[in-house]
Amino acid sequence: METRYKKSRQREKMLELLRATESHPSADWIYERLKKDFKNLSMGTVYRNLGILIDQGFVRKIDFGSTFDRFDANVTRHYHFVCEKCGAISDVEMPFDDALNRKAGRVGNFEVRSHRIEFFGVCRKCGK
Amino acid sequence: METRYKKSRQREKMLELLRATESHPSADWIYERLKKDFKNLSMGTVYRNLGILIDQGFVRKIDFGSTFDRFDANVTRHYHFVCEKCGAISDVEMPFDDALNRKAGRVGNFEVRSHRIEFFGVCRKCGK
DNA sequence: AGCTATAATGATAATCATTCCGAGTATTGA
DNA sequence: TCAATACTCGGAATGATTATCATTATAGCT
Ligand SMILES: [Mn+2]
Ligand SMILES: [Mn+2]
Ligand SMILES: [Zn+2]
Ligand SMILES: [Zn+2]
Repeated sequence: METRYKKSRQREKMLELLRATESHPSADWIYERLKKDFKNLSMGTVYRNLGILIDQGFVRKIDFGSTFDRFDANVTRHYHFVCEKCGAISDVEMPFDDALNRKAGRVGNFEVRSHRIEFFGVCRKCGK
Repeated sequence: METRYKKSRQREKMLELLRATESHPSADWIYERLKKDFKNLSMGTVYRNLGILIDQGFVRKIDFGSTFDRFDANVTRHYHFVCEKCGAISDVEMPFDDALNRKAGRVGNFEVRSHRIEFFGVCRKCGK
């Protein structure tokens, strides 16, 4: 019952775009860029392929800090910083704390498998 | 130019509901409960008052782990656990790490003002 | 208690991101 | 070359949230 993916030029270009940026772009950003290569591109194609790339483990979805989702081709475990003024998201070069899951699990009625940390504040550009 | 709020029975009851639960409810949950007391209640009223309660510092918005927002009348700084199976959100009884903001700020081009941690896994109930 | 100013309400329309659908197209493997 | 089926575009549908507006409730006066 498992789905076998066929390759698509749209999806290949999408991954290429995502890997070339640090900006954690939105679906709309990707759509606008990709439209330069595929003038009849559809939004549905962008979302469908984002879903596939996530399923393949090449991309992660970022669903905080905004009203719309953003996407990240850096699939190593890392934390994020969100600028409260301009909305920019950047990676935080800080060691990932593996021990944290155990610490949280010890105090609660649940089995912790992963965690996420988001820092909020003002980026260099907005801080002037 | 500042807005002065008048009290409303709907908003008072909403805060009461939110303070009486640990479940981090959605706007819809609040709407259904509140409708028992106000049979002509409108969804707009729920959202408007949630906004006001947030503005007043009595409520926090939780915008991760789901397609819809959830709300928390526990405004002390604390971390959350999200069950990946049933979507339940619970507080994590773990000391808040004040030093973390500084640690993150040291490595990046930004001024960190706050942070958030979400743990993901399986809750006791879903874990069987 | 009346009067005035204005915040809050409920009904409904609008918005926005995302998902779904269906008829035609591209990719794959034999 | 051919059949199977994943992928495409375009548009419609969905779902959460926000905006609008005529009416109502609240608060501070006199
Ligand atoms: Mn990242
Ligand atoms: Mn909480
Ligand atoms: Zn900024
Ligand atoms: Zn659960």
